[in-house]
Amino acid sequence: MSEQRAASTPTRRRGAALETAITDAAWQILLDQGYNGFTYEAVAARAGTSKPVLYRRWPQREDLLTATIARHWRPLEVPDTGSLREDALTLLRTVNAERGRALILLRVQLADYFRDTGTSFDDLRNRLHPQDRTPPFALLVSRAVERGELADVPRSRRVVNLPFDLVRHDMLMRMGAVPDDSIVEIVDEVWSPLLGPAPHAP
Amino acid sequence: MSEQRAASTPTRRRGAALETAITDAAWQILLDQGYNGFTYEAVAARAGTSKPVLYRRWPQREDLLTATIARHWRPLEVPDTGSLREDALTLLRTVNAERGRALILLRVQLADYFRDTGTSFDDLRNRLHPQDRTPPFALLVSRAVERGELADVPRSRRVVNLPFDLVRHDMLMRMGAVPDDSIVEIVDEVWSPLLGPAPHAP
DNA sequence: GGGATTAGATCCGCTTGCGTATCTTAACCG
DNA sequence: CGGTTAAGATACGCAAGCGGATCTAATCCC
Repeated sequence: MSEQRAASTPTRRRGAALETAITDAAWQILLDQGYNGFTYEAVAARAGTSKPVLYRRWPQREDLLTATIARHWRPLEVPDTGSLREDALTLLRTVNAERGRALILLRVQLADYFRDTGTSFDDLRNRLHPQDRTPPFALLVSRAVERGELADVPRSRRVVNLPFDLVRHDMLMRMGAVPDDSIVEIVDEVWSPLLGPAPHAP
Repeated sequence: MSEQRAASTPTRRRGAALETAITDAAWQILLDQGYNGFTYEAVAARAGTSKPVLYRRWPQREDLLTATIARHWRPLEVPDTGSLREDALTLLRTVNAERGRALILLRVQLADYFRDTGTSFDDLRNRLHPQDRTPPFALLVSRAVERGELADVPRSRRVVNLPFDLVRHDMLMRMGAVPDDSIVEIVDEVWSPLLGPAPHAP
């Protein structure tokens, strides 16, 4: 716990501090080298420690991988601004800004891992966040209906989740963040017309 | 050329026959092992030949890779049935059926290759098919406009290409082919409303 | 049929990562 | 303060892939 960093001695790390340093290093390696570069040697080197330290904690490569992801992949925080359009734009911008490389990592770079283990992204997600989370956009839409901003008619999962899917698609195609124009275009020119007019509109 | 397969002798292959066998083997390895399993040894073994034979033809790994892809990635054939809806469904079904694993391969499994070489998928596509091809769905839409099936109004690339993007998105998420229901849903419930009514509708 | 070509097999040294073992010494705990 | 724990360094044998070199024999061409 004592975070005393003395003048000359770089302090041999222990416990939580060490584990954090290692998983941070591992995350960085995953982000910029992919699953290929994700070796015990590389992680140890980057964290400034050595292989046995890693093997002691995570005997299997998968253990280190999931521990690393668990620390860096948090469920999205769903905004509630009182306006469906603003909610949607905010959420998409958050995804775009914070999830750029992580999305690519999980859906693209880890393809080898998923193939080798016979698991899927959803398996991993379920292992990390077992709660059956409602998709964020479903929540936005139901709130908008409650506010009377949208008609209370059934909508397919496809339409409700469309902006999310399209932004994710663009991010995957560009292997990174998407221009803000695209986000606005998706919400205003694609999603909005499909959701239908407000209930008390002429 | 002489394709004589005698009774006992498996005939030592030469020239084009040999190259085809090798690139076929390489393609299969790419499809089910990804870029990681794509080693000269594995390809040689699968093709029933040996490394020097490969090195003689493709001194760099990239040469073998591009030769393999060039042989197996053909531009889409754009249907022309006289009905926009049928055109779209046909095209999407073709993509879904024929491009399943290949799409995953090119956009996901080759991520390491693209990162390592600093190139992108588009670079590769341009190298293989340098013609500036019109996106298939733009062609479908312009034909529909000519037939009077759609109003002649400007449409964004986003809307025109939406079905393609969504099917691609779903294929990437599922890492494989998409149910036919999804294709119909995308065309009828998402794309069609966005394209607007026929010009001579009430 | 005879000679040139080259497919296919085998072996080489090199590098990288694996997973483990050993040893020291810094940091913690009672 | 003395003893236990464990961080960090180093070395190990093993395996796989690399990029060649070498050699043979099958196939082609004249």
